[in-house]
Formats: sequence, C-alpha cells, structure tokens
Amino acid sequence: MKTKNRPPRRRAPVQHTEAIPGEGTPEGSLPNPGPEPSKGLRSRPARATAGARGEGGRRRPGPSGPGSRRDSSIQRRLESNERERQRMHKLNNAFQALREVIPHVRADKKLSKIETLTLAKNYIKSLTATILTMSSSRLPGLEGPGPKLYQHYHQQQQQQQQAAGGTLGATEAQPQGHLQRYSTQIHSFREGT
DNA sequence: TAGGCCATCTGGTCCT
DNA sequence: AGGACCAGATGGCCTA
Repeated sequence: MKTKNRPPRRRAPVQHTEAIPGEGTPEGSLPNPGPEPSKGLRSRPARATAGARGEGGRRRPGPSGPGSRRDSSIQRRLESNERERQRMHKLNNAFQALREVIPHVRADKKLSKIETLTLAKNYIKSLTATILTMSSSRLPGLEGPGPKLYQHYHQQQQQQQQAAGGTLGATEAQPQGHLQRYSTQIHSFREGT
C-alpha cells in the first residue's frame, strides 16, 4: 500500500519522564525477546529494557524531590529527546531537499524516504551514464576527456564490484542499464505502483 | 482491518 | 563528559 498526498504530520512531543535507567525498571516485562543481531556496523547487545514502554515507555514513578538525582536524570533525558527531535527534523529537511531535486516525479505525490533514496541513486547513475555517453560521442578517439572519464568510471565500477563481492548484475554494470532502470522506476512511481 | 509509513522515545555506542 | 549517531520499540495516521 502506498501513502499518497499525506499532509505533513507533526506530533506534539510526549514528555516521558519516568523511564530512568536503573530506577523503577519493571522486571519480567519483556514482550519482545530482544532485537536480532545488529544490522549496523556496531555490535549492540540486546536491550534489557526494550519493550517495557508504551510510546516511549512509562514506568512506575519513583520517589523524587526537588534537586534530586532523579530530577537531573529526567532533565538530561528531556534535553536528549529534544536534540534527537532536532536531528531527525534536519534529516527530514535533507530528505525534502533531495525530493525537490529529483525530476520527473508527479508533484502531487510525495515520495517516501526509501523511494527518495532509491530514485536518487538511480538518477545519479543515469546522469553519470549520460555524461559518459555524451563525452565519449562528442570526443571520439584517444584524445580528450571522454575516454578518460569512461576509463575512470569503469575502474570505479570494477572496484565497487570487487568490494561488493561481484554481486552487481550485468544490466547494472552498464551505463545504459542505469538509464533503463531509472526510467522504469520513474514509470512505476507515475503509475503509483 | 491490515499494512505501510512516520514521529517519537529510549538507551547503547561512538566520537570529539 | 557530553553530544551525535544509531537502531529497537511503540503507537498514530492513512490508504487499499
């Protein structure tokens, strides 16, 4: 299912101030058996407290007083939440800027993040292919930037293939393949598929 | 109603 | 030490 024409949503920040590490953490409340091994580069141990929260996770309020250690922990957490929100807003702004420079997409359809990244990648590749084609056709022969560009491009492609374990498809490895891939993707977005 | 997408919270890890 | 980065969890909104 696709999300179309959805107005930007802004959820009011929820002030969850009860989730303080080591304080009032409920035991035996792990609906999820912990995450799978990390997908990222860094290894992450299973989170002991994951799943104990409902939208951020409310936990049993403990005793607190003005100026207590708990208060300073809560304050730090709130500041951290705010920074994280700002960081995500900046990331979303960057996504929006990227959407605006990808051509050939219906203006009334907002691309999702994954669509934006995929389309941008293929767009860049198709531009690269276009440049290579133009430069090599305009300056045939051994002189001029065309062949050098082409050589450079293929050297990069080969290096990337080796680094990726040679998983690049035959079509992907050809400049014309990028153009075809991009136009196919554009077509599917236009169709809303 | 199911599924996709997203915003937010959270805590662990890395970086400066 | 503090901030940035990251990924899991959760719940809301929307569309088919």
